Amino acid sequence: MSMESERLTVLPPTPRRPGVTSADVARLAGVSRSTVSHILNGQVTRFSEETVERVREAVAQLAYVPSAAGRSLVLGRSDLVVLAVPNTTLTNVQDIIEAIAADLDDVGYSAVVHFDRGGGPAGNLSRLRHLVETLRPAGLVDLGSLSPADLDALEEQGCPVLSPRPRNVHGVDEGNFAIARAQAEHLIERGFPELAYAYLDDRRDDPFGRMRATVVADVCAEAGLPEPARISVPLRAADAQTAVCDLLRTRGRPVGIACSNDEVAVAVTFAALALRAAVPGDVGVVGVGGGSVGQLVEPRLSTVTFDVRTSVSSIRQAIRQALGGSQEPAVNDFDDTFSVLQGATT
Amino acid sequence: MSMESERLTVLPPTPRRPGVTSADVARLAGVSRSTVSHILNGQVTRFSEETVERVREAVAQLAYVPSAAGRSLVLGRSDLVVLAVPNTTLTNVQDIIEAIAADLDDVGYSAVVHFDRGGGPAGNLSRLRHLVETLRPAGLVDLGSLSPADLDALEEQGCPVLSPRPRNVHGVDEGNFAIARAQAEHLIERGFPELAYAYLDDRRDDPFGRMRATVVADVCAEAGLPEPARISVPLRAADAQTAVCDLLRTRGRPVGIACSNDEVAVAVTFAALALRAAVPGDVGVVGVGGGSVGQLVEPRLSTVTFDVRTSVSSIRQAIRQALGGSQEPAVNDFDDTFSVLQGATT
DNA sequence: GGAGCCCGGTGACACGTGTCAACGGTCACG
DNA sequence: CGTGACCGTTGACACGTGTCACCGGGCTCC
Repeated sequence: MSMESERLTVLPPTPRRPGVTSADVARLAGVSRSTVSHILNGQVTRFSEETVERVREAVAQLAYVPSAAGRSLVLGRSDLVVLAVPNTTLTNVQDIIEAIAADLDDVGYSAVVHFDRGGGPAGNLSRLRHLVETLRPAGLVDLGSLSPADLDALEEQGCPVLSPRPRNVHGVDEGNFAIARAQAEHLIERGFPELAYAYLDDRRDDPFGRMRATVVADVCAEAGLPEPARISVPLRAADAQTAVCDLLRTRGRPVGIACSNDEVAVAVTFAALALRAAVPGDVGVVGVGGGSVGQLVEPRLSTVTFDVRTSVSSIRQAIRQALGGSQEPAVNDFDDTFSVLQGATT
Repeated sequence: MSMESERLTVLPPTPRRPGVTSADVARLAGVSRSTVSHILNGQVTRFSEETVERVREAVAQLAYVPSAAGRSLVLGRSDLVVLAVPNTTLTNVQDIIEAIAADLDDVGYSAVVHFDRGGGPAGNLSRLRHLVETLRPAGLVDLGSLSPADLDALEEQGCPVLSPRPRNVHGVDEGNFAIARAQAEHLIERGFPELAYAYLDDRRDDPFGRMRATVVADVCAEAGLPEPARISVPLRAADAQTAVCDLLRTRGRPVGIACSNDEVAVAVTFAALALRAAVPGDVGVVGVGGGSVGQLVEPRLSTVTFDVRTSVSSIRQAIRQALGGSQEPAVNDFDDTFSVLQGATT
């Protein structure tokens, strides 16, 4: 804490820029500063058309931009939204961040990214609390790194959580639920008498993967299949072969493997082929993503198509609703938008 | 402008949280508010050891966190850094953002992401200027979306640019220069009498790809090879085959294709194989990335290994230097860190 | 004709912080 | 003993904004 403060003050001596303020606008327009503030904040009907126009003119001429610091100080709330990003490689987080940032930008807010880092959940939560306390953001969007208890704590702190809370069993959100269920049901439908779930082996945590594995296990239980094995697959050919080999050694019958993403599915597929296993005879593989790479290789991957825009539509809708943008029709038909794209691996 | 302001005021009626201020700390510690401020800002030696301790104690007890709005207002500068992200899919932007955000976090700053969107360079620059004007950030980090003129304009506006300016020919930064040169030289070394450059066909712009294609052309000119063709490769098997077929039809001799990333390289490789071309006999393929997927498929991809941490190390170092963190030794040996990983496609 | 109301507009305050100038006290020095 | 320096501490100001309460004037309505 003390060290951090020290660093902050040992700043480069930035020259003080003048900066045009609302007082300048008022002076040029020949009105009081309060009038400028009122007009700029939508109280247009209370003033004469001519005054409004003069103020608008002055704003444009001076290229006036209100100071976020001044606004935040008096409102007790900034025009920032904190984006809590989990430490995972599972989905294409870049696209998600980009879509959300664009939405926020449309309604006049900016996104501050906060990445989940190592150091245990306590450390991360305290960093986040510090951020919320100092920035007083207009809201928080969680992409999966926070527990319901964490979210409650943040909201208690005065920071509304804009992302929808997961409502399904085990705290799995609709998107991950639909993906995992589609994977499992497809494999069962294709006749595999036993399933497995393949995680990405990575230094990062994988909350989505855990959720999905749970859902796959549930589907197996419903269908009377044995508890699915869980394997961790590194994205290196030799190591992936080892992992797949370990799984197949103890199995006498075909196994359908649901993978946490398409890269893992590619790794599993080519590992199985290198091990002289028949695909999809001995080993079935289904990925998730469906974007590109799995459909380029031979054999073509079976995968659950997964449109990022769909998966974040509920978040985006919540943002617009809370922060006041145009209402877009919600896309809630997850079972339809997450559909199976059959390739040559099942 | 007016609509934006209107939206901003139609906010949910957030209850005013009290919030512990430095005055509370001062009261509890039995000192003046100025004393608290001085101590929290590193003027420790000017006060008695006992006073410093009492203030520290009070800060901890009340969990006091200074208000960013108050700081920014009086300092004329916030503890935010704007991250300008180009509209590209070429590199793994997520990792870059994450690394930079972590560095900023270490020195007490937060990252505000600003994505390059459609609407022409003028629109993007004006959005960015607005952001800089209202947020008064401590700095700006450009990941490649801004021209030198844009950067100058922003700096003139009072926002220091933390990312290093490209210094090479054609405005190509060191990382992209080393990558493209390694690709071209490898293909020439492997005996291809003619080269080509394969872009990713995407709705997004691809500034890095253009830079690299230019470098490849330069290397060809140096070596006395003809001007390399440039093709745009969609990430769908059938379309990729069309693109590769068009390229090969007019060529009577082997062609070495440098690809803008590993996914494109996979697409080109499997497209060539589907067209009954010999790889690497008729067609050589080298990607860039070397992370995972190219090394999982059969045939294994030749690629230029590319460590994200290395590529952003110069940016990170610039951040630490400008914002005052611990100095890390720079990693400037690009020729070493961007090396060719030979697979079965060259 | 006076009370009340709507209209267009404004003065003053509060938000929380960093820092300049100044304070009283003690101590060394001439 | 007078004077200046230094130490530890503090009061006061400024930063730019949103908004409450208020004001004068013209109008309507009994």
